[in-house]
Amino acid sequence: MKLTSKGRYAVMALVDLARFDNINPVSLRDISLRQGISLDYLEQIFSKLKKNEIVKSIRGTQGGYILNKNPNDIKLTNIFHAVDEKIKTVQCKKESKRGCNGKATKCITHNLWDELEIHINTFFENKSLKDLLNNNKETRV
Amino acid sequence: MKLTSKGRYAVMALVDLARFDNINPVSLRDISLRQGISLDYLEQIFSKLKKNEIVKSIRGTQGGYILNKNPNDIKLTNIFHAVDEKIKTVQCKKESKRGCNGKATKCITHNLWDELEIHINTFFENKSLKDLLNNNKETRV
DNA sequence: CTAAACTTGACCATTTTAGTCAGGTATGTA
DNA sequence: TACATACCTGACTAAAATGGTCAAGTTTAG
Repeated sequence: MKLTSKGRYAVMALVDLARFDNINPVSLRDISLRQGISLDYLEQIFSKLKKNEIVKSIRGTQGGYILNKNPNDIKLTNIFHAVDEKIKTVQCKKESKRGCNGKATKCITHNLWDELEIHINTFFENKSLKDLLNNNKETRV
Repeated sequence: MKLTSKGRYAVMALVDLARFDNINPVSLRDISLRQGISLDYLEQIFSKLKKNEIVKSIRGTQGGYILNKNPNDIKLTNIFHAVDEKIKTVQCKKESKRGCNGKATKCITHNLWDELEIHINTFFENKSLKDLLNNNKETRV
């Protein structure tokens, strides 16, 4: 299973970006300061988000990034996929043509992980950036 | 998020064990051969399963392990917990007294991970070893 | 008494993670 | 046109996690 802080940072950064209503580009430097994420790391992440057409970049002074779609159309699945977070559960060995235990059969637990994967993916497919904007304002501890 | 092959091996081994109907102890050597898991690694795993009272051990020749509970009462949550697989999603930094971004607030995505965690845990709390026995026989690829 | 099987703990190679660093290139503004 | 700002790219790396191995036992059935 892979779901690490790269995915979390991507979501945090996009929520931050979405707050600025898609009008003025937001610089990574600003996001870095507000969210406490290293600038260099953000650049890696946004490079991928751009390749996947989730954001657009505007170069030069006063440049930055803006969303490339409506927050309602950006599902969390899309974001994780973009930054290479596979919502894959445990892999049963290199599952090419053969089964996952080397034999020609699926391992006992194979179906279980398939089910789990579907369960989690469903969760993320039903969450959009818009949902996060509405429900998850920063809250006092 | 932590859900690796240690957890998967634990489940595989227990399903294997459960097949023998709780009557004759099953040696780790047999499980190792049938499931293709290293014997030494199995020993680490079963040591933890025993501490958590999921299995009982019987020493000496003809010894081995047997289940300590009814398969219906062994939920996957219990198994993962035993082998230290935290069904925890991304951690928002060391979340002691302070918020997850160093400030006194929760980070934007905090609630999201909480929700996900509940979502996944629910899945595992509703699955028992018995369910796996019924539904997940080895199947041809 | 001895072989089979459990028990414990140290150790380790490889991979992944979470970044840093260094050098670019593009462009709005003065 | 200079220059600061911001994007862009790729190489590199320290630390942690993973998935084990290895060694040296102890216990007990037969």
